[in-house]
Amino acid sequence: MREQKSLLLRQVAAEIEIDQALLSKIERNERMPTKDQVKRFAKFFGKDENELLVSFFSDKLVYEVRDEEVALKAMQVAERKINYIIKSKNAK
Amino acid sequence: MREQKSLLLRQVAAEIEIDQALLSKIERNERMPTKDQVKRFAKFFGKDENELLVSFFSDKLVYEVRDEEVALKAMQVAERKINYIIKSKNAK
DNA sequence: TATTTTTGGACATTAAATGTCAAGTCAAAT
DNA sequence: ATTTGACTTGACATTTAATGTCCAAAAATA
Repeated sequence: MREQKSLLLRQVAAEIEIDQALLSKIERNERMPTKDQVKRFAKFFGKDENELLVSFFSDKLVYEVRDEEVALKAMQVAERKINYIIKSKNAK
Repeated sequence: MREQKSLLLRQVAAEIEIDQALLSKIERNERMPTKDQVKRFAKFFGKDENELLVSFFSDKLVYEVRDEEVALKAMQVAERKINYIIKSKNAK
């Protein structure tokens, strides 16, 4: 997104209020941003916030089980649990 | 599982080699066990290790997004990402 | 070659989890 | 009613893992 707009790390980093080295790392997946930073990215680049948050959290989820044999199975079960929780909430 | 076998916290804690207060908390979901502890539980109670690990990791995954609006969506996307990763590995 | 941008790596800081201890509660037994 | 044993609670310590910072090195550009 930054390169799309031909912006420098320095410029974006200043806007988002993070160190430019950190931004560089985030871009290259050497660091994860915080939820808050993701929101600021969305705002700054005019992207839909929820869309970016979905990217962000799904990455975190994948990361959590990245090298587990049971990764996929666990993810499927987790999805069912979430569904269940949501239903419970709606029932109230 | 412990109560099934009428065992005392003290006894199981000793076997698993954790503090009995910690075991108490784990049982009541006030603490998460470590992966290693889960393995020891499986072994001690004669349960299938992978089955318990799936429970464990799916709980962790749910916990990660527990009060996010985008929880379900993120989980679904994460599942697709995992699928993709697995396919890539198999292709090699 | 000089200048600017980006990256790499060591280190500091912060945050969040697990683990420990001692005191507290509760129930059953005496 | 008191004692005993099992379990729980809460404060605190410890550990772990992540984010954040700084500065020097590398890469790109003028």
